[in-house]
Parts: sequence; structure tokens; C-alpha cells
Amino acid sequence: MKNFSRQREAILNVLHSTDVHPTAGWVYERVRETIPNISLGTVYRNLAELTRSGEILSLSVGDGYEHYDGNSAPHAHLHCRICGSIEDAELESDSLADAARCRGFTPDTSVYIAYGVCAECNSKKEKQI
Amino acid sequence: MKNFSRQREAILNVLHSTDVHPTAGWVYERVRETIPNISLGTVYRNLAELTRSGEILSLSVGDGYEHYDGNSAPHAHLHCRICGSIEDAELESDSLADAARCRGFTPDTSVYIAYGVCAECNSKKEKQI
DNA sequence: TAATAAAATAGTAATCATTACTGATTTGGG
DNA sequence: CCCAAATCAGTAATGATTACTATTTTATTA
Repeated sequence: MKNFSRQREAILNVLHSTDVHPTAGWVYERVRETIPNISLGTVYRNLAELTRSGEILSLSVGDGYEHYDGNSAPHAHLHCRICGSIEDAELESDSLADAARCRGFTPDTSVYIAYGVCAECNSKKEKQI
Repeated sequence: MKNFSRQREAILNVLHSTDVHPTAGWVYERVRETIPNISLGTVYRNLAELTRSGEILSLSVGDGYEHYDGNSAPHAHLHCRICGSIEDAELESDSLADAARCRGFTPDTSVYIAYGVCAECNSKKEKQI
């Protein structure tokens, strides 16, 4: 395979070796330990492409930073309003609120966003073909 | 009651009379029809306070804008990657993916975020009391 | 291997949604 | 009516992200 540049591979490694759901800046600092002169733009570009291809997940919790997750399997995120941490939680058939409380997390609000293509845009795409 | 300024009431009205999950800029333009010299900063400040108090919902879909929702009841959001629309969907016991597909929406990724206080910060708060 | 085209990079400059700030205005209680 | 607290309009500053360009790396073909 090896379709990846050294830089992209290092970025992916950083994401796979942590569970803190880091920002682009955090990834940048970590990758610099291996590739000292990597550019921040390179980090942003590769994070965007990895997100587009579905290899990683992009997460907006509303703290002004985009967060990234090397685990692209469907799961929930528990975002602490105080310390800003983002924990993973299994998405079982039982309510997420229960799952959160089991972890000692006290949720007050929750947001579910599905990304995809809406009905209208779907029909427009079919017409084009 | 009437704890609200004229400006905040107008902002809340705009949110309650639409289902497009608008950005701050969109709200600003709509409120200006009623209060022409309202300040953009006022819109931002009131949206933040209404979010903090739980009266409205703040939604980051990752398009570079924060979106707001006058309906603070728990429900899901379907964000189209093509046209950028955000639709509401009921959050029933059955899978969200099914609910989305029923509306003609084709989901590829989904993100669940619960907001609250994590276990560690919870215990720190108890110690303070 | 050498030549060439295509893709990715480093470094820097520009963008722009959001926040911070300041001096004026409004509001409510006594 | 007066005062203090809250809110406001208007504008300046911030900072995460994106855009850009010249250079380097990678892949392809002969």
C-alpha cells in the first residue's frame, strides 16, 4: 500500500496512539517530535483529507477548536464543560444518558448530528446521471 | 416575567419562528428588520447567554459557523454535506440511521456529543463545598 | 538510470467568525 | 427623582483555519 506521505503517516500515528481527541495544534506539536520542520498547514491539510476519506473523525464540540478522533467507528463523546475533556462512550441500545452516568459523567445537554446527503440533494444528483 | 431586553426577545422570536438552525449572522439580519441598529455583538452575547441558560441549543456542524436552535428538546440533526441544510429528526428508540433514511437522508457519518461535567470535575466540585 | 509530470510540502500571508472593549443608554428599586 | 447594575451600539482585536507560492518529494515512463 504505502499511499501515504511520511507526514500523513506520522499524523495518523499520533491520532491512533492517543484518546484525547486532539486539536490540530496538539497533533502538530506531537508530530514535530518526529518531523521537526513539518508545517502546520500540512497538518491541517492531511487532517482534512483523512476526514474526507473517512479514516478519522472530525468533532466540533463548540470550544473554538476542531477535534479529531482516530477511531472512526460510531461511538459517543462526553465533553466536559469544565476541563474540556472528551471521553469516548459506547453507543449501546440503552440510553446514552445512562451510559454517561455510569461513567460518573453528568450530562445536561446532548447533540446528535448525522452527516450525509439530504433528500433534495439526493434527487438532484440522480438527475445529473 | 419580562426579564428580557427588547433585543433578546427579538432574537428569541427569530429562533422560534424558523427551523433552519441559523447562524448568528442570519439571526442578525432578521432581527435588523425589527431593530435596524441592533449590534452584531448584542446578537452574539444574547445567543451565548440563551445557550448557557438552556433556552436554546448551540450546534457545531463543522462548517465554520455556529448554528442555533430554538428547540432545546432533545432531538437529532441531519446535516447535508452538499447544501449545508440542517433538518430535525425525532430521536426514537429505533436507530437514528433508520430515522434519517426514512426522510430520504443518506447518512455516512454521525456524531453524538453529550455536554456536562466529567467524573473528575464532579469530585473536585464536591470537595469545594 | 535519467527525464518529466504530478503530488505533497514548508513557510508565510490572508481570511473572517467570534470575542473583547468602551463609552453611552436603558432599566428597575427605593 | 436618583443611583447602580445591566445592556447596548459601535468598533477594534483575536486567533483558528485557509489560501498561496515556490520548492521538494514521489511516481511514471522510456
